[in-house]
Amino acid sequence: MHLKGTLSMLILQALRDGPRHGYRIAQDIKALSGGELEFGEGTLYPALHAHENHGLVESYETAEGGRRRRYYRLTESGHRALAEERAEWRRLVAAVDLILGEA
Amino acid sequence: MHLKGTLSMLILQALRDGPRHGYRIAQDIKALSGGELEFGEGTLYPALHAHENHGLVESYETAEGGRRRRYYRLTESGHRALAEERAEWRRLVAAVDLILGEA
DNA sequence: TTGACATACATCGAAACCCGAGGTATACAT
DNA sequence: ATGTATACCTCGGGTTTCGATGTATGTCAA
Repeated sequence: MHLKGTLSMLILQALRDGPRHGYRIAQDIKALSGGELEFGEGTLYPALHAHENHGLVESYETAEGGRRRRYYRLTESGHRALAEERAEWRRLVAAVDLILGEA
Repeated sequence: MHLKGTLSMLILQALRDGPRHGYRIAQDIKALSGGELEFGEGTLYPALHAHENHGLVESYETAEGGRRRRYYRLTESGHRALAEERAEWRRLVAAVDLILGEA
């Protein structure tokens, strides 16, 4: 697995259609990518907490069936950051394709 | 600049059409990408030396007009590594596009 | 001829990013 | 009772990248 710095963007994107808890975010990304994009919890949670520290996501705790879950939700700032990261990603891919001769 | 782990592949690709010296590799990548892919020498040389340590490139020194230059050349192993990294990059882009809904 | 700028090599420390291992706890099925 | 999946988290370390710094030569204009 080489996420190549896309993890931050992937997490924001996963939250675009509504709040999710951490474990679920990782599951969704894995499923949507056909198993290609997979990462452990030692990767997930620190990234999520960093997003929260930067004000890109907010979280709240629930107890569903006695099991604690922390849900994350995109902030306005997070929506903007996602748009920027997507644009930057597109620019990178286009530039790399030029080098690889696949433009 | 966010090379997102593509630097290794970009360097190998730049050497595909024949030996180049370090400074020239960086220039070529910058020019070919329309200025998008740019990185400093503190990024370039360590990456080049790592490739050499891993046997992906070989180097030899020349003196052109009294100025010393170290040329790098792809090894067989380097050609294989490039093919693998290109394939992996394509898989990553495809997977990320699935997540972003741009497939 | 002096100074600025590009070329060309390199190392160092720090920051950022990512991973694997480990720890805790609950729910559910066997 | 044991295992498996869910769900949270931290910690240490490895890799990647960046910025600053150092050295030296070639070229061109003031």
